[in-house]
Amino acid sequence: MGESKSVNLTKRATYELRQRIIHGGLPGGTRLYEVALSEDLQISRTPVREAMSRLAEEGLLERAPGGGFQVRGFTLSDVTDSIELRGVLEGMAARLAAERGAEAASLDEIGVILDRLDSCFAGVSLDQVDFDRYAELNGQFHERLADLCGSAVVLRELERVKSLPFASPSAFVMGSDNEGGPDRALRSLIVAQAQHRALMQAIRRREGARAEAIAREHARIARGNLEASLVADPDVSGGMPGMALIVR
Amino acid sequence: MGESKSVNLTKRATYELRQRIIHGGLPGGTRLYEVALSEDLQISRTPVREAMSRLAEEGLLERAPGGGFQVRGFTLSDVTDSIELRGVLEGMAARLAAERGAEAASLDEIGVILDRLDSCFAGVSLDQVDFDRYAELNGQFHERLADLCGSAVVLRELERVKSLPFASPSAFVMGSDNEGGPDRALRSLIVAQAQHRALMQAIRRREGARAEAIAREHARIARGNLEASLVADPDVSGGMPGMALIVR
DNA sequence: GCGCGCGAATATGTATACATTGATTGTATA
DNA sequence: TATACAATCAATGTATACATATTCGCGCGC
Repeated sequence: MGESKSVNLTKRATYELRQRIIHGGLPGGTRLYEVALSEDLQISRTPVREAMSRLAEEGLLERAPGGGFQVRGFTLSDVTDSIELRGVLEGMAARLAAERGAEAASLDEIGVILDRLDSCFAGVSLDQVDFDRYAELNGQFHERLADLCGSAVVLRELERVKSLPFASPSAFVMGSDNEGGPDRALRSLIVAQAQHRALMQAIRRREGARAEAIAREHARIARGNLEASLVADPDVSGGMPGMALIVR
Repeated sequence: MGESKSVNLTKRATYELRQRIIHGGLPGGTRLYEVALSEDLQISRTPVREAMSRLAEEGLLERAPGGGFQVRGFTLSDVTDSIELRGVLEGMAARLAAERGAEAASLDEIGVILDRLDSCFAGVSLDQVDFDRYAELNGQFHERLADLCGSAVVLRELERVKSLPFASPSAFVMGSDNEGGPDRALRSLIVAQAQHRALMQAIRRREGARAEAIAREHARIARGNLEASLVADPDVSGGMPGMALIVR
């Protein structure tokens, strides 16, 4: 690796800080001191400050009373609420897409993604499911879905919520070893994909209320997967993305 | 007035910039140059930068590609979408409050606010309606409503959307001279207050779906008032809060 | 024993000089 | 005339010295 001098120091500091926060190096509630961080990162205060400011925009930090920043802490309720919130926003996007009508070209593109998603798990044995590829394509699907509504305002807020690691659509697309039942992961993929198809059908048919309801229920799969992984590993420290952010 | 040396320069710069943006001194899309702004405000680059960063968090600025900031521009669609988005989020808050149950004390407090709202326009002639007091109390009502759901995540995002001047709940509580019909303003107040009461009833009765639907429809009054004021003043330059933010 | 205030330590806030980057324009050459 | 390259300029990025504010502890007075 070495020192990647190619990018500027603000980006380096932002990346490094984000990593530490997400992976638990800086637990929720931790106060960040500019000087200490500067010395630690070997970067002057100015870019460090800038980085903290950006991470506050991102929602990982919050401004402390009386100046400075601290790591934002999330309770388990915050995590489930964030997932529910994503569902509500994706529901709004889906409803608007249905009500206002989506372009055929965009719908076709999403259809291609859905076919590829099928190929990740259809007709293969459990241990051959390509979870990584599924997560990638699933992310693409949700991105295109948000685009469909044609509203920059909705898109922006949705991006914002999804930027929280545990609220991302693919956060709890888990490998087959991380959960309760033996093939629970596979079954949740099958259900999710059925919802993807139903959602697109509803949008094509201009059934706004149905599209909204499906999008919401779809997000609740993530909530269910979260709860299942908590049963398997109650101290929450597991490898799930962003679980290190959880306090209490 | 003079120079209020009491607060720090970042806050001064933030306030001054926000004022200029909201009142149209800096139209949407305007690129903000640190040096020029510094000289103009007589404040060094550092606090100006900090101010821009905060206004970006607030949603009034956006980071320009390749560094720097520019004033965020809103189309008329963005405005209506923002109002709709507020409705969706308030709907979520209302639904969660109904489903999870709200504390009696909080419900009582809101009841007091509702009674006060009545006194702003009940039994007085049109030109005696206290629109300012109504707007203030209406803001309080919507704030308490958001609190009711008990979710910090939802509360936070709702605050964020409401911070856009034209998306605030009281943005289009207009005086009796600003709109189409003669007593349209009064009638919209009566309808809005009826929705306030119905919304609280739904929450008390744990009718989540109803509460959500009412909250959404309630936000659409603001949209209707916006459209009415556009009929009266199509070039959008009118005194409505934040209308100067609109481009095109 | 408790509260108040003062002062030192330590934090962030501010100004500014200097570095770097990226765009633009002008010029030389094919 | 078109293209490529280099110089210049104007913007943001970075470091750092200094200013101010906040906090915490200690001592004094009540």
